[in-house]
Amino acid sequence: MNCPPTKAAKVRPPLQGNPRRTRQEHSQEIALDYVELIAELIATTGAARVTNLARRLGVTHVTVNRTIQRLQRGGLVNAQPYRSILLTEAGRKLSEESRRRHEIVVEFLKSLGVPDAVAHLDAEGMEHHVSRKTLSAFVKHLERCGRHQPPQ
Amino acid sequence: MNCPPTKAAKVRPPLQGNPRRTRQEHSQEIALDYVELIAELIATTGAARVTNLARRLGVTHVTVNRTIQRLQRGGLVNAQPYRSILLTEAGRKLSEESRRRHEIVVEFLKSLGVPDAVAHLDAEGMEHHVSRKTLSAFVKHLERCGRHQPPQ
DNA sequence: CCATATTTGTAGCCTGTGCTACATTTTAGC
DNA sequence: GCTAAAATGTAGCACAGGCTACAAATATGG
Repeated sequence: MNCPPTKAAKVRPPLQGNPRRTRQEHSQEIALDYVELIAELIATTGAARVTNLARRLGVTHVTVNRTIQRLQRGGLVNAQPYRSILLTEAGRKLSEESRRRHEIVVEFLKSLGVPDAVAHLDAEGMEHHVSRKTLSAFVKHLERCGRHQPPQ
Repeated sequence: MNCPPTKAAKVRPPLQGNPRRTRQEHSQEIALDYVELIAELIATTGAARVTNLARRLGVTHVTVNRTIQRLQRGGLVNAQPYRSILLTEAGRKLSEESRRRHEIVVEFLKSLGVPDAVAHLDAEGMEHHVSRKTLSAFVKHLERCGRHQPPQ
């Protein structure tokens, strides 16, 4: 494997700048949404089927299928044809972190007086962009303010 | 089945479910990042050049180029080869909304005790997922807690 | 137990974002 | 003014996420 002259892979510069770029983050967000939902479906209905996921995610079963394949390559799920999708240990762990984070964000928003439905919707988008530090600031705020104070 | 099997465009069902799906949102987020940055570069340096954008976004100039083409198709920017990129009226408007939103989120996070650097970083990811209602809850919180310098 | 409905899988297309490699145009220096 | 460097543009590849159309497996109801 001495580098064939063809390409040489050109050492890429550290790629500093805004780390949020790198499309990869987007697919990681999607992965989290999937494992979170798979865990939920298993918990509530006993199984995570492709069609269920598709309906819940608002995409076709084809999209789900391919994403599941990717997650399997990444070692997050364990899927066999025509069977319910299972989470690996890694997937389960990830789903729990994700769920915890999700719930904190929801609670936090509600504590600000954001209506339930909106809180859930926004949390879904925000949760993947909340750093550890910000998350703990949310927790601290929740502790300070006791619980959720209704709007008005 | 006299329906001509060829194409028929099949009326797509409403595609309810989680509206956050629909990959399109992702490219919309990127569009906002671009117009926001273009506005900033014009404001601070007088011009928005491809290379500048690329450096700031942490991607290659090629990626910037193609995205700019897409934004131009969408009527947000006005670009001529080898010239500085200009915002259209629509682009300017969008960039201002985006900036305002961004600043509110940053101020809000800071008011919770999140360190400046983290606040900026997280805001960049979060800002695209904060609904109007949540945003106004942020504003209300800022007002309640004093340190509000409303980003006009 | 078989016919049909539902679910799941596969093929193939499009778009968007990322890249490298290379071509072209501007800009700077001499 | 001309040459070299920098900036910009173009071609073409890879991958992810979206889709429709169609095929195959599984479930369900006579």
